[in-house]
Amino acid sequence: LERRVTLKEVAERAGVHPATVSKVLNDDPRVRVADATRRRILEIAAESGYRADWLARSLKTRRTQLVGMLIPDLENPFFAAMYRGVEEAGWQSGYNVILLNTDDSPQRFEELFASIGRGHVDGVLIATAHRDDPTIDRVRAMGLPYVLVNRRRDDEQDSWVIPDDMAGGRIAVEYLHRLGHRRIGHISGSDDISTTYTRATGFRAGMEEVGLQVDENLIVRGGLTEDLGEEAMTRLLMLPAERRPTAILAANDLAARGAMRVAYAAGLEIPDDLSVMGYTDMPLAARSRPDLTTVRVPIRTLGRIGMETLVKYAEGEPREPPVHVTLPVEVVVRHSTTRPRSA
Amino acid sequence: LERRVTLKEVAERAGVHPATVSKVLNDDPRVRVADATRRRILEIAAESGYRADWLARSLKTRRTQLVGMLIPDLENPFFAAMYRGVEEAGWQSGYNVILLNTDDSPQRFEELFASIGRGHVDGVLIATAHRDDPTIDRVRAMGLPYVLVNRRRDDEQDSWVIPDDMAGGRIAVEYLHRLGHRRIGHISGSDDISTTYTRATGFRAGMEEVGLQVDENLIVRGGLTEDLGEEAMTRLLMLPAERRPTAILAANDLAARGAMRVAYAAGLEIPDDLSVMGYTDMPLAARSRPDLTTVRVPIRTLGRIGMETLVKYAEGEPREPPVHVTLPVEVVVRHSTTRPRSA
DNA sequence: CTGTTAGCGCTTTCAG
DNA sequence: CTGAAAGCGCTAACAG
Repeated sequence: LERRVTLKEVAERAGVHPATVSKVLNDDPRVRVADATRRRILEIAAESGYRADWLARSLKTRRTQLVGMLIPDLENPFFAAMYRGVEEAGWQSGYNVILLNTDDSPQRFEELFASIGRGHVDGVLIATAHRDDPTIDRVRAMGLPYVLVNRRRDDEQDSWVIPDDMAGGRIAVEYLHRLGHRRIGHISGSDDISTTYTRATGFRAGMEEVGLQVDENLIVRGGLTEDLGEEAMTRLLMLPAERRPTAILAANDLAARGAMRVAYAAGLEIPDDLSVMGYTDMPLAARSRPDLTTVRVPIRTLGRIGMETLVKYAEGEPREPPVHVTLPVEVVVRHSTTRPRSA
Repeated sequence: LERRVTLKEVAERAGVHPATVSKVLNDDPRVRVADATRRRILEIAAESGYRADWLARSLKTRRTQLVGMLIPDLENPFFAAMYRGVEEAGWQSGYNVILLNTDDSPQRFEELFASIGRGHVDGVLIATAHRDDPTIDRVRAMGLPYVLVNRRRDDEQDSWVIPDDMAGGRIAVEYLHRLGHRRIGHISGSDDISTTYTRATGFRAGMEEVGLQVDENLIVRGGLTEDLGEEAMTRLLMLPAERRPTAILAANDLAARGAMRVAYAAGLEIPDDLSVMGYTDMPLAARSRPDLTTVRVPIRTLGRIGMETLVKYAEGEPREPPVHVTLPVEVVVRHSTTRPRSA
């Protein structure tokens, strides 16, 4: 490994004390340095290609410019996209991020959390939160800066950046209602996760707003994967034809795809026999057959703002009161939805 | 942030010198310590929850247990899956990884490479290699350990872990030939990337082996995305019907999906009018409609072995001669391929 | 078998 | 305006 230039060497070449070089290079505001010396130091540092050794610096300052990020599963394209936003913001502020998959297991969370940067990250971005997630209390107790992204806990003291899923559920229903649907179903996700819980709540609120009564038989527990969407749709298809929904809103695009596959296999045409609406607008939504009408969540932005907030905390901005950012969502109309047959 | 126990404190409590504690805790083989003292130190360290400060240690040892990984695009599910293998191996050996997307841009590679761990990673895993990629020479010149994963350069001095794409191209052709296909096409990728280049070479070798002549009109440049697969298939469909292929092998599953979509839109039935074969066996291959016959690449294993190799290098194992691992691939038969109509 | 000494490369009081 | 001194928490060579 090639030898690196050290502070001391720069100091020697400039004929000054290392401390002076340090002050100049970090342009310490509380210290006045003669313009001539400053220029000389700057010049020598530049030409010798000096770059501070961050290990040494970190040992002193106790800050590493390294943060951890805990996500459920990178193979879910949603999180991969979110990471892009995180990376982008990190790059701009000079932070690197260590990415870890927990598979949504609390035990794995604990293990990984303990391992991140061996205790030397300046903060952590958490995309694995459950509404009631005690593991996060431990993070807070440590005093380590953290920001929840995409999912929040019920605890208002956390800082978070989330999509406006309440509005999302509502506008999805409004859209389907406007098309003429009256029997609208919902493939929900876990009540334990804020996103899916809030989408379901928004769904109910939307139904009420447009004056429709919720038929509890049309709300089935699914999840955020294709498999769980399939299962849920299968159960929905067990209803007698006249009691089935003419349109459904899925917890996310993956579940919507699973639902479509099952519906299709059962001989239904989409959207003619059944309108299917996704949620999130992952890249695959536009590539499905038919392409999915969905609620667009600004995925990268979620990651970007989350990271920006975390960096501010890491750099000492006050963490009280907590930051709560809710990003707007919108309906994206494609071809998996249409007017109901009867209309 | 909660105060951490230091080596010195443990030493004081144990009534020994800090250096002794260090030796015991790292169980330095070249040093003998009385069993009684050792036990006492271990006990005190355990009960006080002592954990070495890796910044301090790293400053001394010049090793951080941190590696970088450069990938083209995390949103491509292939790389997300590969990262899982990397993470797994990293976890087992106590290494963390900083993940960076280059979008296959050399400039971005340079920038990011310079930024990783601000010069303090113990090695780097490179999944962005092009066959003739000068940027990697710079990594080698620095003396930093590195391993290429999935893609190799033409330079035999690199260490790499790749799939056996030569065999893959061959067995794909053999399989299609055995089904009765004679007009077999290939949607290729860039010649500049070893995987796609080698797949194409394997394709040609396979054709020769089964005694078929390659029709150059049936080999069209596509790429590794759905869009590029669509484009390529569109061009193939411009051929008069009797000169079109009855089966095609795509550069990967994504391209195969794009091809299927276009073929389908053009009124072709898959597999009856056209057999389509993918490559890689990403999760989405099994979820396509119809589900894709493909060549399975052990994706996670690629990442795992790559990381294991890198860790060995980081821990001082000799890097000469370079390690060249080629992982076996196999045909996975699903429903996007069948016998040709004529047969 | 254990202690001493001397840093790793940097920042940060505190003097001058 | 600049220098001296001290030390972050650990490891490694060398004594004893």
